[in-house]
Amino acid sequence: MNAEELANILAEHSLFANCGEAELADLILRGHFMQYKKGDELIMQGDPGNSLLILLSGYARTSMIASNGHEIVLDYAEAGQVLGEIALLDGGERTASVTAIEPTSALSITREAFEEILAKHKNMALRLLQVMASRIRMANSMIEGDRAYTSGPRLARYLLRLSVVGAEEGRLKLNLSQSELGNFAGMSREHINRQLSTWSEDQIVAVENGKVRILDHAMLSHIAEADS
Amino acid sequence: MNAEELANILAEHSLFANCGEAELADLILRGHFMQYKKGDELIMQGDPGNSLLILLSGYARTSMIASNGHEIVLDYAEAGQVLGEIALLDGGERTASVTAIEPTSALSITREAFEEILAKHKNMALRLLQVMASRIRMANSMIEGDRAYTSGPRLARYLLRLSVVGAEEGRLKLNLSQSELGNFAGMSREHINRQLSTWSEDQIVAVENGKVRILDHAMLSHIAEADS
DNA sequence: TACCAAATGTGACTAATGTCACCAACATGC
DNA sequence: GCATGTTGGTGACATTAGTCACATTTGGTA
Repeated sequence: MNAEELANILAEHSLFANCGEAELADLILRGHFMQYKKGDELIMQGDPGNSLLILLSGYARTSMIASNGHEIVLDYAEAGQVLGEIALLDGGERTASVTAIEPTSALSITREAFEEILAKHKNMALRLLQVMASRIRMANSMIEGDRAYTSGPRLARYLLRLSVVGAEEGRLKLNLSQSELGNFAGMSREHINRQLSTWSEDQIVAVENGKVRILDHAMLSHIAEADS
Repeated sequence: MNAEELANILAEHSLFANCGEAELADLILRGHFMQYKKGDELIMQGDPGNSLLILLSGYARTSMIASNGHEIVLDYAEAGQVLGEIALLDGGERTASVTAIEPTSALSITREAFEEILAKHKNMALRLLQVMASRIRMANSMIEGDRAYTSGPRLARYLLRLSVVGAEEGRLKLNLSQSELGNFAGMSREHINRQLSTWSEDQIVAVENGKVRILDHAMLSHIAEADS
């Protein structure tokens, strides 16, 4: 893959959309192109964090294993997203793993390169601050959901979060197994199954060969806000 | 309060400890000094976020009200902490309120001033990035706690989080009512009460005139890591 | 195609924790 | 010093969702 192709991919996505050419060029020059198969770990929990990744293609799951063995899925990342910036910034261990859930490529940037780029291109820091602000918002909203809502509204929220914005027939961005949905929404696989069955009867979602499709987006949003 | 006093207060605390004099001077010059009584709201959920606060003295509670009325306490802030940076950065609404829980003073900085300072002092952005990284870590660890642990270990974690680092006799930084502890740890007041009673019998904590004191720090840490 | 592993569906049971309904203790202000 | 509001203590009960134990289906591949 050459520099021009990389520049195109980067420019397509949010964070780098309004980067100047010089910034893009620097990123590409200083970054390493990485490729991963489905199931590969791009970042491993517990490792020292000396690099940052920019996802170029594919999807990856950010998850942590709690000390009692529970797997908690924090997010699913798509092309254009920055990964692993926290440990890079504060010098601590990686708190979560990132796993490719399909063939994936990324640009890897070392701390030295990152610091140089940051110093050279002032807007970069501001953009990164904004990315992190939105991460904190997302995390707070997960906490809110976990604390204040019962499983129904919570699952509704996570389904909505996975739903494609253009809402082409209510399909989800990712095809998650029920166990994985459980790890994402914080409920047991069995409970996910029962909830989906109920909603299926009520025509709120459809479950076809394991794939969830949202039929009644409005109703699901309503459930997501429910008092109980 | 004059500039020199402000500079001293700022310099005492984490984020600004290694600020140059020029940076401190700019902050003070461009900031507004604010004072609040106990119970005043420094930041109100839902407002547009056009300023950032640096707490100079006192303690404040960051909390959000979920749409079903639940109050969720996200953090307690002390002098030196930056507040309200998220909405300032991404231009969105404030997602949480910040309330003084004792008489409190703060430096308020507008977006324009903040952007100027950021542009002028490069290290500022990096420091802020680090602050935000640690916020994300904290939020992730709350999610982990909520998801993976039962109420016992969770309460233990929150008590430890409130415990003074120098551990002078295990006193807590703040004297929270049991309801407030509940909002912080995500459990009902009654359940907090029962849990504290049990631990009190086992000499893990002492409850004296409503104030919690940690007697057996090691045991509490052990509970905080427990499997169930 | 036949097999195996993984994913799904479902009933019965259990554990954890919230809710409700009190009463007691304490502090505060008049 | 009394009235009142807030906080703390505790029992009984309801509810939610997890766990366990299977049967069933699906999908991939030898």
